[in-house]
Order: sequence, then structure tokens, then C-alpha cells
Amino acid sequence: MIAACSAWYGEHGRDLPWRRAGTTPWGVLVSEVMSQQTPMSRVVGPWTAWMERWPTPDDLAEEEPGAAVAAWGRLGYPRRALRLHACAVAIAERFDGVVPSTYAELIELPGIGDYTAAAVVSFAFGHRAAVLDTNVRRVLARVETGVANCGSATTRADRELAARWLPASDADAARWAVSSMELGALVCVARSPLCEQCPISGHCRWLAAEKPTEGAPVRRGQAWKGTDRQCRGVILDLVRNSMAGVEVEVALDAWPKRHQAEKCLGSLLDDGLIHRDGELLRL
DNA sequence: TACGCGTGGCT
DNA sequence: TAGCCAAGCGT
Repeated sequence: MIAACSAWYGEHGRDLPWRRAGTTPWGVLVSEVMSQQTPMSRVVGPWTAWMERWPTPDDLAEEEPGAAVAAWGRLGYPRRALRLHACAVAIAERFDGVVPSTYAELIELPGIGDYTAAAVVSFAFGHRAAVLDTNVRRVLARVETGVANCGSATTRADRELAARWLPASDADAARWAVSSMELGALVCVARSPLCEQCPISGHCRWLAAEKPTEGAPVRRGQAWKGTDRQCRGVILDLVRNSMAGVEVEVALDAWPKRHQAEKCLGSLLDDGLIHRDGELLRL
């Protein structure tokens, strides 16, 4: 089944820029952080510009964090930009500017969690690691558990399942990681999966059971309208788009609820996403 | 474990 | 249209 998935990937895998020969571990790391909760199609442009501007961790570490936030643009979850900058600083200071190759070292870096550490180990260095993202969790939920979807959070059961599926050798494990993720991204998608195109459909318990929708864990949707997240997004977008800086009053007036705007501006300042210089706000 | 954290495309 | 969903992380 793993070989079938690998063969499918060889034919249908996307030609993403960070998959091309010659991409550095830093390039892989940046692509993974940018891809956290963000569709790949939106990452290609910002990643290309980012790597041209900051081709090594040292290059980014020498910059102000605000430059990273600005370059992040509208990728979303802008604290990732701040953490990626902090990650570059940590690599410069603790690893002499060389991206470490082990999970234990990577997991200690800012913005690098279980998934991203494993992804860098696997994609950048070709070593064995359980790369468990939402795509792989969904594929395993259907093929092995026989339910329609995985839950929104990674559970211990997910990790145990992924560990059982992980091939023994470095090369096979790395190939399984990239191909199973790609399968989840292109074929075994959350809504309306393309089972007729799936290379492992013959082994899928969910398909064999005629795709039951019962019994799968519930994914809770995120509220958006009127939330602090939306408010922060409005204020940050204002500051991001102003070279000269934004008056505090102007920023607060961009949101209908004054109290909430004040709270959110405060949190943006606390996070370090925005800086205050007198009455002016800048990145 | 559960929650807060952006943004935009798709159905 | 209003949700659903997307290569998660930190607390």
C-alpha cells in the first residue's frame, strides 16, 4: 500500500518550488512554517520572495522583526512571522547559522512544533520521522480506522497509528511522509474525496464500508465575525499598509467597538506585531 | 485537552 | 449565503 502511494506520488505529486533539487533546509523550514494552516497555493509567492530576500537564517536574523511581519503579507496568523524571525535568530546564535537536522534540536526552536520538526527532518534531511499533519491523519482515519474524518486536534491514538505505518528505513519513511500528505491534499480531501482516483482505495476500510458518516469525531468550526481575531486583523492590516505609520486614533476607529479595539491593539503591541512610537503605530 | 490565533477560496 | 476547510503552534 505504501509502494502504491509512492508510485502515485511520482506521477501526480505537485512541482512545488521547495520540492525542487537544491532547496536548502532553511528553504524547507520556511515553507513548512508558512504552510501551517495555510493552503499551499497561497504560499508559493511569499516563499519565493522571502527566500530571495533572506536566503539563509543569518540574513533574516540580522533584520528587524517588523520586516518579517511586513513580508508575511496576508498569509494569516502573523505571529508565525515573528516566530520565524525568532527561529532564525536562534539558529544563528545556537547553531552557528546551520539548520539543525534532528527532531530534538528542531522542536526547541520558536514556531517549530511536532509536525514542523518532523517535516524538516523528513523533507530537508531525508531521515525517518512521523510526519503527522491533518492530511495524514485524515488518510489514516479513513484507510485504517474506517471513519469519514479525523478530529481537529491530534490525539495519542493518531500518533500511535502513524507510528505503526511509518516504514523502517529513512528513504521509505521520507517517501511515505511526502506521498501520504500529498494524497490527503489532492485525493483524500475532507469534502468530496476522489476515491476513484485513489491508489490505495482497495485497502480503505471507510470505502469498503460504503463511506459511513457516523462515528467520526466532530470538527468544531472557528467563529470569525466580531471576534478579537477579526479585529486584530483589521488593525494590523491598517498598520501593515502604511509606510508612514498609523495614528492610534485612526487604528481604533477602524473597528466599531471601541473597547474591543483597545483590547486588541493592546494585545498586538504585547505580541510585538505592532510598535508604538508616540501616537504613531508601526510594524 | 481545549482554546485563541488570520485569511481567502470553495461549495 | 454561510459555513467549512487549509502541510499547526503555544499556552
